[in-house]
Amino acid sequence: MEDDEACNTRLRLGLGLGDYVPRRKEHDQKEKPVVCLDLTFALRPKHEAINKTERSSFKKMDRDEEFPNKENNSINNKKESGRKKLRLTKEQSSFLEDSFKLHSTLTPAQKQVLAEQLNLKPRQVEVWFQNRRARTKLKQTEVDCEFLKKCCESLSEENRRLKKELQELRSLKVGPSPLYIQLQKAATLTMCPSCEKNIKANEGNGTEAVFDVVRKNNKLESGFDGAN
DNA sequence: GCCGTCAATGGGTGCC
DNA sequence: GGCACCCATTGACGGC
Repeated sequence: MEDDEACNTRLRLGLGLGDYVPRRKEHDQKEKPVVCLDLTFALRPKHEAINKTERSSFKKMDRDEEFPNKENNSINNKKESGRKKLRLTKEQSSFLEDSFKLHSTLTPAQKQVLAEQLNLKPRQVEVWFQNRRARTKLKQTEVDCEFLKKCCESLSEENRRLKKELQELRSLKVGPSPLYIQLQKAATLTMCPSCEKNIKANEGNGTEAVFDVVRKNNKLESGFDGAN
């Protein structure tokens, strides 16, 4: 059991995994935690200059801090005190947001520094970043979905237009529409006269040639006869 | 009372 | 095997 002062302090800070901090009290609090955005160390590229041992130690710190003793695991917490909702303060959220804008993932060292600066547990910082990434992804999915929806609408419209165009072309070919008749006349005028002329000329030339041969033969025959 | 938000949990997976 | 990460889900909370 904690005394009133300790309770008030905890409420003022609004911190601690599983600690119950009413939202209104958090937002109404007069004393805001002062944080400075010094992430030169914290925001190193992921895994840069951090070996496995270092990572392991940070991870171990997380777990040790989260579960100081074996009995204090999440299940027992739930059973004993119930799961309480923690709300981060505006300052904590905006600080984490700024960090996220710089790097969407954290190294264990960055996590540790952020946690210290915000007076949070490293695990809480880690969870916040995980949830933040999930939110970003969801938002991007929504944007992609909207874009694809517009593409779909555009293609549907194009499809409708092309179908209509195709239908019009088919009706031109099959049906005796005024336009179709006009096109037929135009085709006759441009093609038929020259074709007919050519055909008659060819026919004439052929007949004349045959007559020439006959006449020549007759001449030869009469001349031969006459010479004899 | 319902619904949306968000911190937190637990399981699965890939990497070293 | 340990770790970090992703993902689906849970549960607390506030707004309406």
